[in-house]
Amino acid sequence: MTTDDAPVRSDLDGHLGFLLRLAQVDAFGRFLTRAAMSQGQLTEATLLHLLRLNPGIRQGVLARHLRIKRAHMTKIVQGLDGRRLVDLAIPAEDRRSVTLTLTPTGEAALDALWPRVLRGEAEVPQGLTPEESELLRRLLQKLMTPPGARDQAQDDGHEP
Amino acid sequence: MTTDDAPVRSDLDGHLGFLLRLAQVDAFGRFLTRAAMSQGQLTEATLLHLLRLNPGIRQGVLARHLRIKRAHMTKIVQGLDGRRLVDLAIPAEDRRSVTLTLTPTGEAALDALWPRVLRGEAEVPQGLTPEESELLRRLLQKLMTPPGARDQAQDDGHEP
DNA sequence: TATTGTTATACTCTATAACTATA
DNA sequence: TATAGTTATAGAGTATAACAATA
Repeated sequence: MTTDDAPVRSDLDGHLGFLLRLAQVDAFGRFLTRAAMSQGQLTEATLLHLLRLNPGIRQGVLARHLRIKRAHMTKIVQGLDGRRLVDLAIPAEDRRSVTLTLTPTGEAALDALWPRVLRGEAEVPQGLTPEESELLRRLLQKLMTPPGARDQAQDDGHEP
Repeated sequence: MTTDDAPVRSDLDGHLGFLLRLAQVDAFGRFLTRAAMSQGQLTEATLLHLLRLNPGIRQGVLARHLRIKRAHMTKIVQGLDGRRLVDLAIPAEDRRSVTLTLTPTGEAALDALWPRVLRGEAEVPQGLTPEESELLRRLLQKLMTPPGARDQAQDDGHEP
């Protein structure tokens, strides 16, 4: 009954990029199964969580932080706004931008979702000791491009 | 000119799942930029590479190995077949299955693509020493669900 | 001129489910 | 009954590019 599969000759796990991707897909699947939520719900929960920590943050700042494209962020925010989970405001200092704040409804939605996120999260370090898990965290953080060095590759690149 | 961004209060990098995802997206972007290829080309190159290592492999086995859904794999294979990069065959032992083999055209395509993949791959361990990179590889491998333990969560779940 | 956000399009990948043909 | 692959549809995310309002 187990799909044990013929062995596959592969050198891909010798490549950090492939391995990183496979491990992420693998862990992500475990996460969502355990949390019993869809990818969309997770994105939403994450956004609400960060809004609680950063009330009044600009949506573009949030997008860059989460590596979400601006165009996509617009649609996500429209969805949250349509369900009255966030309040939008246009700050006087820069009237091009949009700032976001949780509504009480948004707070409640977050309170309902976040425990499931934590449950899914607990499933991720499967097979690792706490020490290994911590070490992995440190290495991944070191792998990430520091904010500030990250600009052009992220969005746009206009040439009219 | 650098989008240096207001700092974002966040505890997400304390969660291995989030961090894994962000690091993967980050590294993947660097990979694709350096390799100068699209995500689709990378998927294709990876498939062709594994076909060279495993001539005559069944497409479903390949799909599970790469965490690609069966339905999606069908479309990818149709694309490769349409461009004559692979040959499809139905083995007598199990006439439900489809086995794949590289054509000479497929070999040539792989030879053209693979060096770019390696160039992208070299960009991934940015900021890590070779020792840290190797350690990260070992931890990620340990994090992955071993083949054999991975079945139901991967596909289907029928209840007619 | 550059930046913030919006709109729109196309493509990739995921998630399901129903279907066929084999086993 | 279960498995391998196919088809079809919906949702999520990416990649682009053009646009308006503002800086």
